Amino acid sequence: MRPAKCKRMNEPSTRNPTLDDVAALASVSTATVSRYLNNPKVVAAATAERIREAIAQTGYIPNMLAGGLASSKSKMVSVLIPHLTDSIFNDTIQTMAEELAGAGTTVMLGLTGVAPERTDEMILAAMGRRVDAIISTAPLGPQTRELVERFPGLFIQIWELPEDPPGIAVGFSHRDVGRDVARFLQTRGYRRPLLVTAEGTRARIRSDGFVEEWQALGGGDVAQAQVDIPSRFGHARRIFADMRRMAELPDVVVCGSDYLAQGLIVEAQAAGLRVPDQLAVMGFGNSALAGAMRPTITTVDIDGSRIAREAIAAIRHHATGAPPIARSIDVGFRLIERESA
Amino acid sequence: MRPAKCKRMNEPSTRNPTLDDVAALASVSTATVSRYLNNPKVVAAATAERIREAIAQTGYIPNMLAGGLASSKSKMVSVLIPHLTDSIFNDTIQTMAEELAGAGTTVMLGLTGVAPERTDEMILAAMGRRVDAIISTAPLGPQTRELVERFPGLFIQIWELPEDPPGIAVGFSHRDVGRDVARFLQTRGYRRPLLVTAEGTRARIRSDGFVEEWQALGGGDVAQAQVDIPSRFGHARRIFADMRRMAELPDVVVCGSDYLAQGLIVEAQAAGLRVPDQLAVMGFGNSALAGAMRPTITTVDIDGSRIAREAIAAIRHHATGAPPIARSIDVGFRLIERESA
DNA sequence: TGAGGTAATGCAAGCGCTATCAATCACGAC
DNA sequence: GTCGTGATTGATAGCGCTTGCATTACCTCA
Repeated sequence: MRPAKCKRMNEPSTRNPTLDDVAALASVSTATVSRYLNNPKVVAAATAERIREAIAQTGYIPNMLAGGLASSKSKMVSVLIPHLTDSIFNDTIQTMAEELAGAGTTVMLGLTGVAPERTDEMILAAMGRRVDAIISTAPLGPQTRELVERFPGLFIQIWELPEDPPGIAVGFSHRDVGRDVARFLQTRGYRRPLLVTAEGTRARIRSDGFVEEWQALGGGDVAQAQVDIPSRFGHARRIFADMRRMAELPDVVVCGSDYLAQGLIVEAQAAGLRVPDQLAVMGFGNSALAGAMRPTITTVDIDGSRIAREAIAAIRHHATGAPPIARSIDVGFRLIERESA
Repeated sequence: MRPAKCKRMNEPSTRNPTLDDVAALASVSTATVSRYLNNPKVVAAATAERIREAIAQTGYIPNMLAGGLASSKSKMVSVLIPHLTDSIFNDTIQTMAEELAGAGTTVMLGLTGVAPERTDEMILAAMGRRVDAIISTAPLGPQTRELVERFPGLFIQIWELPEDPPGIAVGFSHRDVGRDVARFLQTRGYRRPLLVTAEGTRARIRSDGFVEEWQALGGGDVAQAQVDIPSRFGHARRIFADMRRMAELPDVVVCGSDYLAQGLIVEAQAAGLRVPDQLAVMGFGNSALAGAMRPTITTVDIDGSRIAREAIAAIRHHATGAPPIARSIDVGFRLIERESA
């Protein structure tokens, strides 16, 4: 299985060139080449030049598995999200992958789906690869939490701010989102809201916040409907049909995602309802379509890129060995008033 | 830096448990534990049981960096796509990540953006991590190709079928898509098409195929417009504005993506045009919104999941050491007639 | 009873790199 | 001249795992 070594051949063998090859060619020790690679400024200019040439000539590509093993730093980061298609987290991941790539770090993708045991599997896989950080959108059950406690790297929970996160958290308060939306809609004069949310901890917290504030402000009962995860266009048709069977039609539908909101708007319009006059619709996430549709969708904007950048800053900070600056970073949110509500 | 060893302590030290710890606890050699982990059926049942217990007791998590170094199999696959947000490739990646996770393989995400040199960087990063396969949507320039030629794993180009791929290709013929769309639209009686495409090799090939067939069938000139990558809702507004300034309005707009098509439909409707009577619109990709909007969007469906599954099958096959079955796997496409054209 | 298998395990040499420690060298200062 | 000082570099012991080969135990069949 192992390719035979051919130490004294001048011809480059089929085998991948290693540090030794480069070192030999540049007439230095492997240690120096390693130093050149990881911290160029400690090697003398002339030496660096020779090494550079040797690398070019051999076509050497560092073996990061070996490097990672020796240094116990893998330069990998695991990102855990439930799914990828039309996901609200895509901006975060996009920014994460882009910014980290500049620093030679790679993103490992972990799709946890809806089953919580998948999350554990993905965390195990990440720990097995000795990633420098795990960045997760998954709410942690007790078992997962125990696992995370043993993770030697930095654990970052994103898109929410739990009371007592293992590691650190970068996100915003879903309860506050719910509250702000409730206040906003009441100010606008709506009276009969329908909350359509996907199952899931975060959506639940938003709903709770909404109901709490709605009633505190003197609003009445709040109707609620559930959709499956992930919340997609397709669900809108069913929700709308169910809605028409309600004793009293809601005057505003608060959706768990812009996609759902858009689907509902389309259904409502197809049924001859004017949006927002006869039925208002509110989204969540401020996806690209929210601002481009007619009517434009009133929604809540989350700066997903900023979440990524804060997370990366935390990783960098952690890498220096310094104690974390904050356990919880609130990036806030913005209610965007547009036409649909 | 290295944590001190504490070989004869009974208490689990702070250090991560290793194979040695497990082996010692189970009173077997490390080799046997390794075998148990990688190929359980070669170890005796009783031994396996002891090992299982030892693993549970120590909380051992295999170090895949070490394993990968020793076996030169990293159980990682690099997936290269231009970007993530509203990407047409998301289904492919989703399926890829899900199916591979079941086999203990992890997806490394590489966002190549639009600059071709980023592709080289990402391939280098992948090779440095000794990934088992690189799966790329990026068209290869000569320099990249040279790099790929040195990649010892399997290189899979997806979402297109180049003449002479390095490694193998899983995709479909973009030229045929263009041709079929041209034929379809002519049959439907459209006469003045406008092609709106993002820059990029694949879009160009589709356009060329369209024009070729359109004119072969006796159609006249074909108007064309460009949008930036990635093609997004936002572009629709500008395209529509430009369109209205044309001497003669097109009767059908062929878009490079469903997102763009949707944006255009919204603009057209807002301007009082009936779709498809006064302006027909055709999309590409059959994204979730294409079937959910009103009017529903006529588009071309690509089975992104199937591309992923075929790619994975190829990787598995490659892993057995057998020579590839086919250099090129055509998953085809399907023109979906709906309401918008 | 012993030769010939087969199944299960152990031994130990790496995989390619990093990091510690020590060695070397040039250069002024004393 | 000698010695401290800082800048470079070399030698080398691992990092934790896999795997070819050797070994042992236990059968089967002549």
